Amino acid sequence: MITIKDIAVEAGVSKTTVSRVLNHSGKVSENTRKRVQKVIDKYDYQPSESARALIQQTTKMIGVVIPNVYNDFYNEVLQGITQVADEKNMSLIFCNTNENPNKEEKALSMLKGQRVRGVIMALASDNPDRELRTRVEEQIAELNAPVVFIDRTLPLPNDSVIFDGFGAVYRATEELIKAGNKKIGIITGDISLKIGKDRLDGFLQAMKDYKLPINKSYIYYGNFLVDRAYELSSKMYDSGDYPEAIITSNNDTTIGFLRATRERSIELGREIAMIGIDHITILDTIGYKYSHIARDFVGTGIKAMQLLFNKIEKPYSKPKKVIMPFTVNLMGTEKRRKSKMQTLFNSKL
Amino acid sequence: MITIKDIAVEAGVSKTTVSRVLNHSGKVSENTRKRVQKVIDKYDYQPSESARALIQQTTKMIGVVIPNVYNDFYNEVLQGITQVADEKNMSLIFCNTNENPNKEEKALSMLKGQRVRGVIMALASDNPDRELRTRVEEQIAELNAPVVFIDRTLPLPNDSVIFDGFGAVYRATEELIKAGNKKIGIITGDISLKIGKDRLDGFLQAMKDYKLPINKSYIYYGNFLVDRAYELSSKMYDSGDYPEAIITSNNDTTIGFLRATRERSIELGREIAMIGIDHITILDTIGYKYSHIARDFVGTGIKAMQLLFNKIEKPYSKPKKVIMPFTVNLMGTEKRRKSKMQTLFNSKL
DNA sequence: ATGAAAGCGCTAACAT
DNA sequence: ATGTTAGCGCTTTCAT
Repeated sequence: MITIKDIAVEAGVSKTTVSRVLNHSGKVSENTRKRVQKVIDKYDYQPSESARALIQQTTKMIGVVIPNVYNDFYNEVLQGITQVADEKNMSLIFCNTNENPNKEEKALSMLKGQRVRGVIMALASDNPDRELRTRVEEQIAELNAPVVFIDRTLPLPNDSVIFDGFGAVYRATEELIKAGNKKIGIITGDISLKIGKDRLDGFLQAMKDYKLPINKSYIYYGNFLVDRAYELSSKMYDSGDYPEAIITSNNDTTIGFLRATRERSIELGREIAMIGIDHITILDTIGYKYSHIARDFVGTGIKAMQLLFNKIEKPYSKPKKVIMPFTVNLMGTEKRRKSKMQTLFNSKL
Repeated sequence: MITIKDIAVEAGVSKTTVSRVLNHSGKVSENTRKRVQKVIDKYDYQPSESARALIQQTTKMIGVVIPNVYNDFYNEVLQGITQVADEKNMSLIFCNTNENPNKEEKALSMLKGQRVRGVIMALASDNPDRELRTRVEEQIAELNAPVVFIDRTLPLPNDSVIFDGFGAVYRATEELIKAGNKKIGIITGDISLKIGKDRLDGFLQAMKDYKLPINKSYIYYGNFLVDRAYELSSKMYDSGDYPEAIITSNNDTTIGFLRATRERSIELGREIAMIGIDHITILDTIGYKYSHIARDFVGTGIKAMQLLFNKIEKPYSKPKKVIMPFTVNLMGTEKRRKSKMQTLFNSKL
């Protein structure tokens, strides 16, 4: 591999001068600058970032830790992250933890070894082991770089970009009530997580505020994943006793629910009303619409990066907790139409 | 940040000894090993990869260049890539080119600066500019690391993992013919790309082999993207003259086609037959099934990494071109049922 | 305006 | 079994 010395020799200058040309720093006569640049271009010379990192005691790398590449949420967040990284000329080290706390731990060690400037992190969902969680907290403290949490947080004074799950589900419940539904249920996320509990609480609070009875058997305890939501929905339908309206707690929950619903040829917006948390782009595109609360996934990634760079520049600034706004998109499935009319969801298997 | 020297001092040994403990190399007495390890653990010390890279003249980083994070294909490929990277203890530098050749160029420069060991690359689709393409070829040559192409290739002697688009579409056409369709059309990909041309050719060849007439107006020239496929499908339907059966050239093309089809409440598998290239997981999960040719996305990423590591270990091995197998999944939409029976696709808007 | 020299954190060759 | 030393490719004083 060609080095700065090779360039220097060929251009007939010192390494220092080449460095100055590379970094547009110090004084270089226009003449030598041109001569040096010509040699750089000739070999398409790129200085070693490792060597730079070593002498400058800092890198141009940001770590990105994500639990799952199949979920649109993280992909779109990643889109936002790459946008900002491009602008800032930063490289991203990508880690997929597959929702596995051990991989999360490995990822953080690796990122520490790489001396990343900062980390954007969406925690693995299942941190059942109190000890493992403490371990992650330790690692974050020892990383020597700011960490911004996305979606899921830890009780640490870090920046974070989160979603008002309570407010969103409260609002979803309200909309269902306004649309005339009284018997309302919810497929929850993992309620051992704050983001799961919050959403359930939003539902309970709205029901209370509107003085509607809560039927405990209409609360289906899920885990934010497709399979569990599918199972719960299937049992719900097969029991014969199901609510007039249901709330699904995130995109994967919605998918599991839709699967069970379609399998039984149950018509959304007629036989059962529904509002889901999260927008599912592809379903929307093909015209498979359902009422939902949407949050800005790409924007979440952008915001997280902004917080991160702010923290990198001002390490002692007060931690910020950004709550991303949501929008309500009513597409009709929040109601139950009386007549058997044409809908988007009559899927007679 | 704590360094090897700090560890050495605290453990009362030389840096060399610490290095030996870190790398399980050379001879260290059990006693000192323990003492040193204790200090390492105490500080959760991670050696600087930059410093290592510098002295060892090699990194543990693999570059991943992908044109689009919204497409399931790339996300699942990424899943495969991360799996292998984990096993091999390699880090991934992730670059999203957004189908933009300029970003592609920037990404390759950056990866060169990072001295990556190798690169997995899915080229940006639109390389209209002959000069830009030459530029990318130059950069690949100057990268000093093997590059494995995914899906799209360049006329270079590189390893690649590709898809038998010709065979897949040939097979799709055959299935449509066997199902009784005669007037068959196709929404193509970008036929200025080999992967686009191949798929069209597979269609033409099958039609020819089965001695069916090709109606040129049933060939819809797309670009592998949703919007264009939607436009083309819309015009196709609105013209009143559309084929009995249609082939969509990739997942995004399928999405655009489905959108137009659903908007018009046209029933797939009754009013029009269809086979799509690529499996769309989420549609399948919710029970929105259509006949398709599936390729193994995750496996593509795994295979690419295997080729890459093989090349890293044996730099002068002969370039391999792996053609991923495909499977045919007939779900019913390859036929046109005579009666208005219940199907998965009656979407009466 | 240019260069010489030191040094970043590590590893490896060479003592001892 | 352990340590000393040199040096990887850069940037940054400090001279000139």
